[in-house]
Amino acid sequence: MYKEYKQLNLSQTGKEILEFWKQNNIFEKSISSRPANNPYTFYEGPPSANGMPGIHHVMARSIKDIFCRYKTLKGYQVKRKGGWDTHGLPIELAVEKALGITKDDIGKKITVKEYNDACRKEVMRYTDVWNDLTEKMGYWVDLNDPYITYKNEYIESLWWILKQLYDKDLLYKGYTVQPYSPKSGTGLSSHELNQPGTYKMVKDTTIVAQFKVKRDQDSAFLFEGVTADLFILAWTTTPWTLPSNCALAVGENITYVKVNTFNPYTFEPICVVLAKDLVKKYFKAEGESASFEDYKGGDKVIPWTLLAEFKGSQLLGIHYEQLMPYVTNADLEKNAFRVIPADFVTTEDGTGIVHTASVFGADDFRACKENDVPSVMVKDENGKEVPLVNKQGRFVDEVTDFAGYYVKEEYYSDAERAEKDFKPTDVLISIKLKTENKAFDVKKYEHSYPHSWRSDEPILYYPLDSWFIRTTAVKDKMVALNKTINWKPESTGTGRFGNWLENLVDWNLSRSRYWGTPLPIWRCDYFSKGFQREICVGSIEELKEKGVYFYFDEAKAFFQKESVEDIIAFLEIDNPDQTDYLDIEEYKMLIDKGILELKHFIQNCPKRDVLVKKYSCTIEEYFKNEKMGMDLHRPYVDNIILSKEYDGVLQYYVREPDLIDVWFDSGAMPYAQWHFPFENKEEFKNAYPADFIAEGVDQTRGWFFTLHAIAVMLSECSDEVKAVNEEVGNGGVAFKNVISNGLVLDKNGNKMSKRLGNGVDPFETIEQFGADAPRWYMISNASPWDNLKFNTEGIDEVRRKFFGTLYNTYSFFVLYANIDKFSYSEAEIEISKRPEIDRWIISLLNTLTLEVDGFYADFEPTKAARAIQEFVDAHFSNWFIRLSRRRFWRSDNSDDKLSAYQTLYTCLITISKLMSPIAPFFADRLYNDLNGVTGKEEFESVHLAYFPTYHKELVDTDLEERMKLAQDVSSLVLSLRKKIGINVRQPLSKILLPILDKDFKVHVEQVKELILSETNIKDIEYITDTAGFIKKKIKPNFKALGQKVGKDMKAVAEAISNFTQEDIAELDANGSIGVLDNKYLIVDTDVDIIAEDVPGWQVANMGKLTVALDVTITNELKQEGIARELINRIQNLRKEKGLEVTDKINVSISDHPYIGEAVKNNLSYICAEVLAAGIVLDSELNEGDLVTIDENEILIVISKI
RNA sequence: GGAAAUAUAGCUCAAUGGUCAGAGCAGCACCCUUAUACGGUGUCGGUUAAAGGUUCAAUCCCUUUUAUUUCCA
Repeated sequence: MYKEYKQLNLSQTGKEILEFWKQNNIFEKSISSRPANNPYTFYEGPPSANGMPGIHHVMARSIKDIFCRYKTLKGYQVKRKGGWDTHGLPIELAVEKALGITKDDIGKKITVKEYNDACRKEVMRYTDVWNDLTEKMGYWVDLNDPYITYKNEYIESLWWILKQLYDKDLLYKGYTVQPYSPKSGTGLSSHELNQPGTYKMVKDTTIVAQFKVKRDQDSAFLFEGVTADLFILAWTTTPWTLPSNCALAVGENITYVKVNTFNPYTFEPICVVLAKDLVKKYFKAEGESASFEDYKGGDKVIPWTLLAEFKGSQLLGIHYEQLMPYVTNADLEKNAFRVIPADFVTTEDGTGIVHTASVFGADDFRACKENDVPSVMVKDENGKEVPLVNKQGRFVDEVTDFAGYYVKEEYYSDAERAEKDFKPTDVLISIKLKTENKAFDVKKYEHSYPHSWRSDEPILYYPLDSWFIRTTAVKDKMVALNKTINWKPESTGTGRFGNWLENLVDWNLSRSRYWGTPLPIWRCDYFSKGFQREICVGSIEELKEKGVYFYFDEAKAFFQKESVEDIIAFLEIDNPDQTDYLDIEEYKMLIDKGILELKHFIQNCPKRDVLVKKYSCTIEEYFKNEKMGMDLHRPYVDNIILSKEYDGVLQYYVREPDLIDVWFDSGAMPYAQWHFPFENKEEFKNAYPADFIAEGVDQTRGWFFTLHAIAVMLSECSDEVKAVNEEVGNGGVAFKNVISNGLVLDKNGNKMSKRLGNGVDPFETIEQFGADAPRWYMISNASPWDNLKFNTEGIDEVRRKFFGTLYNTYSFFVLYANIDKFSYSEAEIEISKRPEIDRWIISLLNTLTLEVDGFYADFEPTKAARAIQEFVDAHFSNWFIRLSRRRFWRSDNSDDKLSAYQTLYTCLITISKLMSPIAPFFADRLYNDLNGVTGKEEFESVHLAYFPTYHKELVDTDLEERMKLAQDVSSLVLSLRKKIGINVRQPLSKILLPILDKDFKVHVEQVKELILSETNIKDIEYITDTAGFIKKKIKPNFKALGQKVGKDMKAVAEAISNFTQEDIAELDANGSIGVLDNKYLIVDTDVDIIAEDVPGWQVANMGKLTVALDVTITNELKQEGIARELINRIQNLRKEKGLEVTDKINVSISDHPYIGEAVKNNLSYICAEVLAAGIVLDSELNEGDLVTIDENEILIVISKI
């Protein structure tokens, strides 16, 4: 017996199927049942488990799940290793919030160890919730053995990768301009800059400076008609950056002008260049007409006159004299102090020309780099290049006039600022420039400027050390390989991602945080030349071998406690000199201040060897002593020092304190998830590269990028990876196909956010609807890469329309299959021997199979879902089953009935497979409810079955066409019935079909019976136009005509539309007719001719199809109509009284003249329809149910026999 | 500021270089059904965001603009 259900309950179904999967390990079997040598690789982008999952995760994971399940159906072994992203800022911030601390407190109020322990706990906080969702939504991913990015093994793989890059010089330390707080001596992250209260209004001294143009070939055109010195004007709100000026930036499309005037401070005649739009800002209108000859220094109105205008692009390359020539060199003279283009230049403020100091602005830095402009730098005592402002925020000595001056007023103490003669540096610079004829305009200007939220003083944009990955070195390969990746949608790959690759800059890897993968680089700064100053550690083994754990705190405590003499003795210094004492003294002082760094401690200590020896142990010993496992995180790794012998002397290396960007963690997952290359080399090879990945479009420059970048770089610089690539035939990508899905918005198109409270709880949704309906809704509603406006009503619609319909088709099948004990045990009836309608639905089913297969293969799940939905609803349920119902009622066991069962069953089981990737629960229920009874297939679950095979030979397009014809004719007839008000129960004698081509009649004849029964018509007649009374309509076929007549289309179309019935007849007869005085010969393929009307008949048209209906109702037809009405009433009563469809009945009805005769004349028909043994016409009947037929009331009594 | 996507009926989405731009939902009216208010028939609803251009012909191709969203500065 097939299972019967009272009603569709997707939520319940979901729970039961979930339990079934668990009990029977269906997921495991879906992998183990597929051959290992036929892998399909999917990479799970690791979610971070420190936040609750939202409904958008259901979307993203449904997409992943669909293709994994699909590929399983296609026979691939699809392993899906889960993963967790466990490092990074969000976790640190969550911990800081929970503990009520800030980043500054780490290492003070709380130790790094305690802090990182808290992070480790925090990061897996919602794991259970995530696992629960994963399970409930039916996302199959291996949660038992996930990769976790904070594990030692994972980090070791990262280190290995970094070493590969390092060895090929793709990892380097360089500069980047970052917000920097001189007082706290640290950089600020962009997140810190986004804290409220950071931006404050301040009044700064601003200068429009005059940059004197050098006269040479490039600038010659500018000097035309110029008699005075020629200057370019540039504005700055940070005068202290002027000594570092190295370029002037213009907008290439901005219009600039040349103006003759006088300097307002020196009164010298000058000619200046600035943006045309800003002229009125600096020059008074009355000055334009003022006389140059009459001008005297100090006059309020300064004369000026416009000389010429030109585009920014013309100014490019022009050299000017350095404004404040404190520091220069040959390189600067040649390549700096010139005009460069920049896209950030506007004419909103200033002069439309931007003073550019490469080291003090991120935009400046980038613009200078792009244009190969060197920076104005000096060498410090270590020979290292540093900017003109030091880390305390003071000018260096080379800036002689201002050496040691703080660049920002706020950095001075209050006392200093209160002194009478105190002047801010910006003002001093202004004064100097004014006297040198270099300042055009000096003003106070109020604007908002970021402040450090720690110390409340203005920040500097300052170049800081950072570690970079030289991604630019492999840019071309990354661009080229990107073109081999199949992006869905394509535009994300070519546009968003492609453009990003085209403008690639080196990857800034450094993060000054605590909870993350430590940068495995140890440095020794002791010698400056001729010495290998860095060690990049590529494995734990290497670390243990070269490194020792140094008990820094204990050593400090010792130095603190003991006297200098004792320490000298401890260090076994036999003949201490004065510096040794001083060094130890300094240590003690620095320890007191709490600022002694390990680096300094080790590298400057006399007799370092002794110190290290006495206060260190092997790494293994350390962790053993601590009674804990090895941990590569801070703070442990910070206290590991490496040593290497050089010329017989041991040198010590201290780790660079940076962590690496968490994106590197996830981008390295193809390797690190397997602990490659230390373990699992086979697993890695079998799962590289990914065939398919999917994440949100916001990952384009995140995970998608880091995966790609790391893969391409390793394909260049790792022999192991190269070998694998060669073996698996990979050009160097990490993934071959990628879907970047859009966002899930609320139903009004707003972003879901906690603040607005418009988020949708995935658990509630699944509890209410099960997982299938939301999944189907999200997939079928819009393509994954479009944003989805999530509306719960939409889920309900999907439930009713799609799942409801499908459920009903199953219920229908079960209702009769259980009665007839159909279990598919009979031999298969050959398809060719089945009736027209069976062959038709089988044909469509095969077409559908092919289509859906193609859509899945093409990563178009939406099209797949829509095709399935359309098939189920329009064809399967509302045509095939609707028209086949009577075949199941028949009591005999004919071949026709068997054929109907077999066909229906095949459709259902096939649908269950086709839909299973998207709606895994319902599909499995459907499959097992059917297959569990018939045992036709040996699979326990639809997810272990194989994708249906497409049988080309079963597709009959002719048949599909004529069934379409039947549907259209039926639709037209029903439409006509509606129009004239004759309902379907009233039989009518015939319809009339005009024949327009030869095949038409043959086609209709084959589906004639279906049309007749569907529309309750007795016969179809055909007429040809030879009868002459069909009115025809002719329409031009524009596509065909377009090529032929071109520009004359309008006239030709007009002529054709004006054809008379005779013209049409002539065209029909001759096959052609001339138009526009026979300029063109119109043949029958140039036009569409339809029969528009049959005079005297009720006529309806649809495209080329025309149907005429005979509305005459004879007495006989009327009686049959009454009989049908009666049948309908009796059937309703049967249902009302809860009779089974197989119950036989006796019927008595009151003898009414209107009804009686109709009953007598159609007695056997009525009895057969309602399963009545007989019908008694009883004029005495005074009880029973009152029914109305055509306003005649009668009583009916039915009784079960 | 840059890049990308989207814009079609009240809502969610289709379609096409060709002359009636379609479905579904929602609303209204009627109808059918021993699988099911599932559906059917009709009705209501559109300057295909705006403006230009290419073309015999543009909702579709091109340009500009506007709006929304995302990513990056």
